[in-house]
Amino acid sequence: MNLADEIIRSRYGKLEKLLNEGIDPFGSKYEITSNSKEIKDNFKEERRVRIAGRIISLRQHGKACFANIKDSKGEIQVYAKYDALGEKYFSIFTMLDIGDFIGISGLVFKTRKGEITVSVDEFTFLTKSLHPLPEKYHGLRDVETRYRQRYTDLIVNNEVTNLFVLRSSIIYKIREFLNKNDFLEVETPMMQSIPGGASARPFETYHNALGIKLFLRVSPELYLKKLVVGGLEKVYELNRCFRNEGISTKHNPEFTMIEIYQAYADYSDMMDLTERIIKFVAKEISGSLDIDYQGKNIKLDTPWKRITLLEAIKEYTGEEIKSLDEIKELAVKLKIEFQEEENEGEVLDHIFGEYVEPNLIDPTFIVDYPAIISPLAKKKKDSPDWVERFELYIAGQELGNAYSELNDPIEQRERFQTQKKEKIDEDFLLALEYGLPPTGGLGIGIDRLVMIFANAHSIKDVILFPQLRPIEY
RNA sequence: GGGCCGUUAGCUCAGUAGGCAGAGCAGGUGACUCUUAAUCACAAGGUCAUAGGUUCGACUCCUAUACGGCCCA
Repeated sequence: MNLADEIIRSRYGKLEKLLNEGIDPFGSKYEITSNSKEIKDNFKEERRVRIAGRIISLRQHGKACFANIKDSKGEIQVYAKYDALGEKYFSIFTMLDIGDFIGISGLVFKTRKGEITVSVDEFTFLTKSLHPLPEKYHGLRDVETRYRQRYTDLIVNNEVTNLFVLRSSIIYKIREFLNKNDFLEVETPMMQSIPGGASARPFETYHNALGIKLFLRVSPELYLKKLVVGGLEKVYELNRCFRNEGISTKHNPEFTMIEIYQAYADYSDMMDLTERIIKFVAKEISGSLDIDYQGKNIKLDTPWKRITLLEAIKEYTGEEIKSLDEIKELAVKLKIEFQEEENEGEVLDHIFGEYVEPNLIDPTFIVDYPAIISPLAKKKKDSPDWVERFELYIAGQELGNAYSELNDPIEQRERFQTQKKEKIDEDFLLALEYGLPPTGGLGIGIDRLVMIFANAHSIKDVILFPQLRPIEY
């Protein structure tokens, strides 16, 4: 028998003993009156409290025993002694293992060393833990186990818990900002018969009753614009999207973004909105507009730089081009590889990714994109090869994408047709024919935003259960 | 998809020009009624990721595979 089995067998042994003592090792509801943090914040000697949590450390001392209990607010020490519990209950207390859940009723006091502690009068077994936890001092380091068994990561690595609390606050604050500004939160289909709104490979599924193929959404864009057609002038959806593409430190197959649409606005309004949202979140969660991210200092406070895509190319490659026709030539000169069938917009994007993107540390709006890679965006009045679109970059990463929405159904049909996509979304075109008011639309990557605020290197660190290849047991 | 790196006890990590597999924590037994990475004593715990190969002998060298990480596409 190996050691793991031995530890587990020993815990099953204790389970038996508890049952023999008439104690349910998997208890039920327990009324609490306080928690670890509140007890410390409002310290009062001899105050009676009831708390519950998981034992994360034990120090046995003969006829006394110290333990640390972890609950969602933090941890607190508890002190059990023979004199207070009597022989039977003290011996049951010493049967506790690290990992067990207990409920405790007792009086608050301070130890000689000054640590606020709960002296146990009574305790209730809530759940027996049958599996040993990772080591207390070094925690759980193995990244694979941390991702696969996030619950153990959360139990032993407090900074992981803090990170996901932070993630929740960021999302809460975004909602708060938008709701205060009269935006309506909506939900649109995740299963779509024609995947649209972004050029990404979708996941396919099948609906048995309807007998049709469906796709998990790559973007909620088309549905949200239909809602603006319907008169919902300011809408947003915090949405999970699914893209059947590679996995990297910046890509998870399912990821969270927010899309926001505002009628009668355009992309410059969306720039203002983007800046206001992110500054609001930064102030609310950290009180600062200065962020340290992976050794880089990011300044959110100064007005965010806005430069056109071609200006950015010029600034970082030193090469000036006047029209898209010169792009492939420039790519060859800059030794950027591309496929013959790729269009000028795609090639420009390669150059941008190589020369510009990594340098955009402070928030920067890259403005005006080629129409050929932006089929849903409104063309610029004076230059039909370009659209009113921007992307937001922070810390060398794309954080957001927005445009003045194309609301001309006739042009939209033509633009779809030049895309040579397999299927045109007639429902969407029909909606445009009813009339989409001039509208600004914006998408922000929530996972990447959280990465920046949490100083996380990999997107897997800000997703509770990142996608991994399943293991066979 | 390509390159590099990793996989040793439940956890965190050592290890050897190729020659009996090591520690701390956790777990077990005992001592201890204010400890806090508690302390002290004793005993236990291993398919060295998996499958092959080289060798008298492989955790160590080679090949393949699995899973993960980093970088690149």
